[in-house]
Amino acid sequence: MARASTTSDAFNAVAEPRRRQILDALASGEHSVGELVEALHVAQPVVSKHLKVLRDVDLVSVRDAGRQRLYRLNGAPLRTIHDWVRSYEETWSEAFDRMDGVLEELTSQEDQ
Amino acid sequence: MARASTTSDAFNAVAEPRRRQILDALASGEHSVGELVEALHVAQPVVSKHLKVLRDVDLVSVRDAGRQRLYRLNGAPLRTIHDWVRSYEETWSEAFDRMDGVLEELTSQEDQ
DNA sequence: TTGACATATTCCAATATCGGCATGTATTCT
DNA sequence: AGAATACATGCCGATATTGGAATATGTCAA
Repeated sequence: MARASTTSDAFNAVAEPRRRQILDALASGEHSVGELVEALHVAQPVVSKHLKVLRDVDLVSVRDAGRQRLYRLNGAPLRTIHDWVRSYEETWSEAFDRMDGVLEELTSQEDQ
Repeated sequence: MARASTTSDAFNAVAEPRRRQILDALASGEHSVGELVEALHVAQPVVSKHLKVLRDVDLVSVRDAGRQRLYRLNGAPLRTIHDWVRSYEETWSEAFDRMDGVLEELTSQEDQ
């Protein structure tokens, strides 16, 4: 028995480059599926499927407008990712690096 | 011919829950594979495989220490994710919400 | 050298994912 | 009503991913 971990969360949704492209496109505002198809230069079903994944994790919301469906970005679920990544910020941030330097200095003074 | 997009980047590496667990465990400092196995309660080959993925995207570094290998976190690649997600912060941030409110107010005054 | 220990790698089965294609469904237009 | 438009969904094939089991590799200890 092998088990693949199916995690349909924001992390997973955003791991796919095309889905990030879609979110990037929606950053400028509401867009129809057709507009996204044109922007991404891919087939329409491909876009619709990725939009479904984004809907499932609530990264986008839809609104019916005649025969088109207008998608709108909802960044809220990204906060989870933001918060998680941010807890590692000290690993790369220069500000934290400088603070580490100060701390080391203090520590070495303590040792004397 | 169908093509699955194999993107071995930080986004992808971090999309896997167990790999986030490993990074979380390494946040407390250097750890051996055995320690990670114990912490995650999974089989050793599983940990080794995930560590390989993390190595490939440079999220961890290794150091030989006798017959064990000590892994250390390297958060630098997370910066890419941080920066991308951060550009959406206005979508959820209360500070930005308040700013939007002010802008709307100004706009409505303009309209008069 | 032999054996125990720590980790990596390989092979395998189950399942997930992605794109292409065809089709279904709803809406508008004539 | 019938045709056209806009989008969603289902099916399929190719490939990717994951965990399990076995095995390979490397290191230390007796």
